[in-house]
Amino acid sequence: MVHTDTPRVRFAPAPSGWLHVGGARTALFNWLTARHGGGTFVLRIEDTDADRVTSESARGLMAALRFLGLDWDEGPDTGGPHGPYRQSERRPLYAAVADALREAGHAYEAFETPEELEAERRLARQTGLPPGYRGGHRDLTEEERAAFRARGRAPVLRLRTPDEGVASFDDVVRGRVEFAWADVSDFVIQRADGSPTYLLANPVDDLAMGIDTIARGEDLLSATPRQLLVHELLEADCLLDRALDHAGLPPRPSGPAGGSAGLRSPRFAHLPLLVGEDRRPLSKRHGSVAVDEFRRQGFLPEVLVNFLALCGWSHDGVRERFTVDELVALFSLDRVGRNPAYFDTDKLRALNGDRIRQLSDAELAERLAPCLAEADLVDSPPGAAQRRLVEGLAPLLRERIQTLAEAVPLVAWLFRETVEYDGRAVARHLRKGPAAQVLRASREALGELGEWTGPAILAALDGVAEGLGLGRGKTFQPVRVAVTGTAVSPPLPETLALLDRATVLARLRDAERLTAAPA
RNA sequence: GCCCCCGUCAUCCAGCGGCCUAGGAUCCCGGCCUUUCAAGCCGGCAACGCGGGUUCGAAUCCCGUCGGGGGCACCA
Repeated sequence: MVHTDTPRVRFAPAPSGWLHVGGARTALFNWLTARHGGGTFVLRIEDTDADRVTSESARGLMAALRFLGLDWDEGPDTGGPHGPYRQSERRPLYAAVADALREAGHAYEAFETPEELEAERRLARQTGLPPGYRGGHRDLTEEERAAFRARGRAPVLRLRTPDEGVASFDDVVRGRVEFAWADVSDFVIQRADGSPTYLLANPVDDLAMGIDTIARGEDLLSATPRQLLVHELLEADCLLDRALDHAGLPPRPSGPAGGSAGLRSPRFAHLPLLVGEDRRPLSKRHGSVAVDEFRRQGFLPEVLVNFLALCGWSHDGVRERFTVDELVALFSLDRVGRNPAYFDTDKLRALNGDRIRQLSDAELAERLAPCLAEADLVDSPPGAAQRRLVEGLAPLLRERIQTLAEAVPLVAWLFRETVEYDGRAVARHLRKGPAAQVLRASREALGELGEWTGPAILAALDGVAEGLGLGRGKTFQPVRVAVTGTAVSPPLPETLALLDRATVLARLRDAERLTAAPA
């Protein structure tokens, strides 16, 4: 082993403006690996494709990572000793590497147009041949290249792959994996416009930045041999070191292995794919897939982290509630499983509800406030009176919500001037039975009440029930519908105590007309 | 078509040759509690894809088979 004593890991997303939960899981596993080993977590933006926007679109991505608490030690905004951390700013390096690879004969110019290649692939598919590049321009002569150029064709650079032998590596989660080189066709490392492809930029930067562990999706498993090949070529003759120097970029971190020779390829851990309930890879069809959507729905970041950790990793198969600190302490990539991980939103909700029940009133109120503000129920930030109200609501809400957003319909009536009556609730609880008497008696009892507190209100309503010879159900429901407009609310007496008495009495009186209305 | 990966309750995870009449969680179904809704507590349902081996003994190892997924881009 020639790895450094503390891990250097990275999360290297293509910028897309938002963070997919799958990406978040990948980021988390890398982050946990870094934090567990007291190492360094690097954020690198892979924006080699000119068609995509850069600075702007990385913003949402970074905001989502921050929301989850996945902080990075080196990155586009924070900087660091091995930057820049945006591939679009490292073009000279890739160009230097590409040149060197070509000069050394490892890469060659290929002049086929995308259309020609597409036609070739179609043909291959029809004939049942593998669709990869057939190596048509592998050995063009200088004259042939000049001829293509003269016709105005710009070449891509392809890397020559071995014709025989096997590429093998030890994957942290899958064990030994082997590929026959004969099945790996020459691949493009530089586009016709001079930009590098992922297959070049990614391994170049991993080496240049001294990354020693790479956790990534299983979809990249079969790209690994090609990246290992690049690693190998970069190490040979100090090709990468010279290119870094040539591009004016900082030299790569030196491991404790010092001058000892040998390949310093990072170790790979290919994570099982995240799938939806239909067992297909998670996509937009499955509903929410963006971290930010889960944030808006009222999922707590520490719960998302806990849940995401469970997507592929397990500690002992029994315990599954972990704080972030516990995850940092216990996490290990070799406890990652090989089966697809089902992104089970039911389970996520259950975990979230559990966590909410652990929060103190003040903590829950704190978390609730932004959510209520987003629903326009309170100001952002809430005023002192609103804070008190939300904190008073916290204990009543705690056992009734799985996500913060679920609190909104439960308490909206407390914050609004007018009551919105639910037709079904009115029909069931106001139009039927002795609702009229109940409302009138309640209004009188509550009006005479000495103190406006939950217990006092409860006693008063019980008095009403007794006086009319009714059970609590028959009395509380009409009152509930009258005041809240719905048949479902947090416990009545305690909630009424949070509203001012005049409002409650007014609503009771207003509702009386509903009891008289014809069916 | 070729290559690679995967296969335990409905679902995820545990299991790494005997501790398994297979454990935990989510979902679902009962019951208790109850002012609605929840929460809580108690109980329940339910799995080693299939076929061959190896072994005294297999969910665990090997082979095959079937099934699922990923990849084979001038996308990452």
